[in-house]
Amino acid sequence: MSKATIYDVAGAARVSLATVSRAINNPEKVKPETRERVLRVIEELGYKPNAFAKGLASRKSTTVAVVVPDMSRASIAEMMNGIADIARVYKYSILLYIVDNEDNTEEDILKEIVAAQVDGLLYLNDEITDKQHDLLRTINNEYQIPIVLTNTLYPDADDIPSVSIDYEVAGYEMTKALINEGRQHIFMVSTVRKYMVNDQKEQGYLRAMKEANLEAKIMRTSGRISINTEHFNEYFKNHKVDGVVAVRDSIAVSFINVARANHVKIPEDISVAGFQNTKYASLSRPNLTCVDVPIYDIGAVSMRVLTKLMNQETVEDRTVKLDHDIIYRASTLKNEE
Amino acid sequence: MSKATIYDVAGAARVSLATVSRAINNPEKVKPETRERVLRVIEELGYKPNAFAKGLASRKSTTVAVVVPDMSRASIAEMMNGIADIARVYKYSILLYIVDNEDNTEEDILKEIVAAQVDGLLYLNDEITDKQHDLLRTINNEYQIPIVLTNTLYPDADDIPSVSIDYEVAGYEMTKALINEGRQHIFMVSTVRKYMVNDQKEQGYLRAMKEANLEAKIMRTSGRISINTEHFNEYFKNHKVDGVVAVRDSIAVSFINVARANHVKIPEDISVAGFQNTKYASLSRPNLTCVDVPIYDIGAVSMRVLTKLMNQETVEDRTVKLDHDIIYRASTLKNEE
DNA sequence: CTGAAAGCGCTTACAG
DNA sequence: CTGAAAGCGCTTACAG
Repeated sequence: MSKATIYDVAGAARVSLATVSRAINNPEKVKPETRERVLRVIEELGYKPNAFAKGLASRKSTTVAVVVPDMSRASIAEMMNGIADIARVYKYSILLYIVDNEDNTEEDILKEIVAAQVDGLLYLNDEITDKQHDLLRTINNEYQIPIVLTNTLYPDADDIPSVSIDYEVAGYEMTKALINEGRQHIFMVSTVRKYMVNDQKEQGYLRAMKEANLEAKIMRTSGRISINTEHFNEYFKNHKVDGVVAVRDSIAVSFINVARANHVKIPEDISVAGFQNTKYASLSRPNLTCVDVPIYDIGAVSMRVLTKLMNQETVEDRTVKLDHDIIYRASTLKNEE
Repeated sequence: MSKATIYDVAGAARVSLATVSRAINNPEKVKPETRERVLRVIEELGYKPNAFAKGLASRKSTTVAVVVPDMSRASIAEMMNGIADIARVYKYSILLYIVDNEDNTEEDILKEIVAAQVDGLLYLNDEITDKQHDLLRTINNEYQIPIVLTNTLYPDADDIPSVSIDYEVAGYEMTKALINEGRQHIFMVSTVRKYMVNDQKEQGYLRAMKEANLEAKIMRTSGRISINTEHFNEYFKNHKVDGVVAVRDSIAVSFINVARANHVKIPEDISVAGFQNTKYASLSRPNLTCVDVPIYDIGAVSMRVLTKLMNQETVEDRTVKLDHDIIYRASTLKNEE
C-alpha cells in the first residue's frame, strides 16, 4: 500500500520498467493493449512516479521557481493566482522563494534555485538592481534556465523577457484625465523608495504635465499610513493642490482621508486617483478613480510565456505589455459610477 | 563552469565522494583539515548538491508543501511570510499548491504532494471538510508525512496538530466589549458561506449575547462589496441596530460606508468592530476597532511546529492557540486612539 | 577518519 | 513495439 515503484507496476503488468515509463511519458510508442494494461495497473496500485528519480534521470523537474519579495503586497498575491492557474494547466509545480530585499541573501537564493534544478524562473520583484539583473542573466545563460520578469521592469534590456503593462502610458493617461478636468495643480504622490514601476508612472506624469505646460510636482512619501498622515497634513498647509495621482491605491485613500479631515471636499476641491484597483479603491469614500492593472493576467501570461520558453518554442514578443483601463469613480470629477 | 558534481569536488580535493558528502552533511565525522580542504574546493567550484540526487538517495527532500486556497486573501499572504521566514531558518524549500475549493482536484493535488516526496505539509485552507480531513489523515498515517493545520479549524480532532487563535473567545470578547458600552441590538455580520473560523466567531458572539440576556441576531452576507451594499441598506430599514461585529475587517468597513451614507453616525449611533486588523482597518474612516489576529505568527509557529514533527521531536501542545488582542479605535465608543 | 560499492527510482539511447 | 542496461548525482551502511 505504501509506495508503489515502477518495478511493482512492471511486475504486475508483466512488462519491463522501460515500457511502464513509456506508457506514461510517450504513450504513442506503446501498443494500445499494453498501454492500457499498464495504465490500469498504475491506477490500481495508486502509483505516482517518484519526482526525484524522475528529475534526476530526465534532468527536468517540471517545477518552476517563483521569486517574490514580501508576499503580503496585494498585487503579488493576485499575480500568484494567475501563475498557479496556468502552472496547473501545464502540470508545473511551484517552488516559492520569498526574498528579503534588505538582506543580501538573494545571491544564495538564486544559487539554491539552480541546485533545485527548476525548469524555469519567474521573477516578481519590481525593484531590480543591476546586480540582480546580472545574476539573472547568468542563470539564464550559464545554466540555460529560462526566466520571465513578471511585472518587473528593467529598461533598456530585453534579453530577459518580461510581462507587465505600460506604466508610463498609464501614468500619462491618468494625469491627462485630471488635466482635462481643468486641474492645474496636480501632484504625483510617489514613494520615497525608488521602484522602477513607480518611476515609470512618474515619467508618464511628467510628460503629461509638460505637454500641458503645467508645473510638475512630485511628492515622495512612505508606504506607511501613520507617516503619510503627518506628511500630507504639512503639505496641505504649504501647497496649492487640486489634483493628486498616487502611485498606489492605498496611498490615494490615505490622502483622501487626510484631505477630508482638513475639510477639503473630494472631488470638488481635489480630484484624487490611484493605481491598481485593489479592494481599497472600492472601500474608500468616495470610491477611488484608478488605473486598473490586470494583475492576475500579468501573472498568468508570464507563466504562459515561460512554458513556451521551457519548450523551446519561439516567443515572438519578448516584452509583453498588457492593456490597462482607467476606472472612473467618485473621487474625480469625471465619474462613471 | 556549468555544473560541478560531487565527483568534481572529490577529484579536486583528492578525497572520495563519500568524504565530500560527509563534509557537507556530517562535518563532525571528517577530520578538520580534510573538511576544510573540501569546503574550500566546494566554494571555489561553486558546488551545490543536486537536489534530486540528494532527495532520491536520502529519501528526504527538505521541502515542505504549503496548500492554500485563493492566494489573494490578505491573511493567507501574510501567513506565507511567516512560514517562509521560518522555513528559511531551517533550510526548507516551499512547494506551493493553490487549490480551488470549487474543483474536486484536491485529491489529485494531495497525491501529487505525496509523489513530490515532501517532508511535511502545511494546510492553510480554513474551510476543511470531513473528506479533506480524512485525506490528510491518510497522508499523515499511510505516508508518514507530518502535517500542521495553519489557522484551519477542525474541531473535535487533535490527531493533526494545528496552530491558530481561539476565535470563539475573540468573538466573545469583542461582543462583550460592545455590550459593555451599553449596546443592546448588536448584530454579528458573518458570511453566507460556512467557514469554520467564522463559525467559531459566531459561537463566541452567541455566548456573550446569551450571557447578557440579549437577543442574538446573525446576518449573513457575501464577501463581495457590491452585494453587501444592497443587503445592508435593506437591513437598515427593517432592523434596529446599535452595534455590529463583522467577521472580517472589509465587511465592517463596507458596513460603515453604507451606514454613513444613510446618515448614521459611527460610533455615536452604531459601534462597529471587525476582525484581523488589516490595512482596511486603518484606512477606513472612522478607523476600525478590531480583533488583532497575529497572522504572521500563526504562519511562523506552524512552520516551527512542523520542523519539530519532521525531526521526530515530541510536540507537547498539539493544538496551539496564540494570543490575540483587541485594538480599540474610533469606530466604537471605547476608543484608545 | 576514509574509501569502495550498493542502491535510491526513474529515463533513454541502443538493440532487436 | 519491447527489453536489457547504463547512467543521472547523491547517501550510507560496511569495511578497514
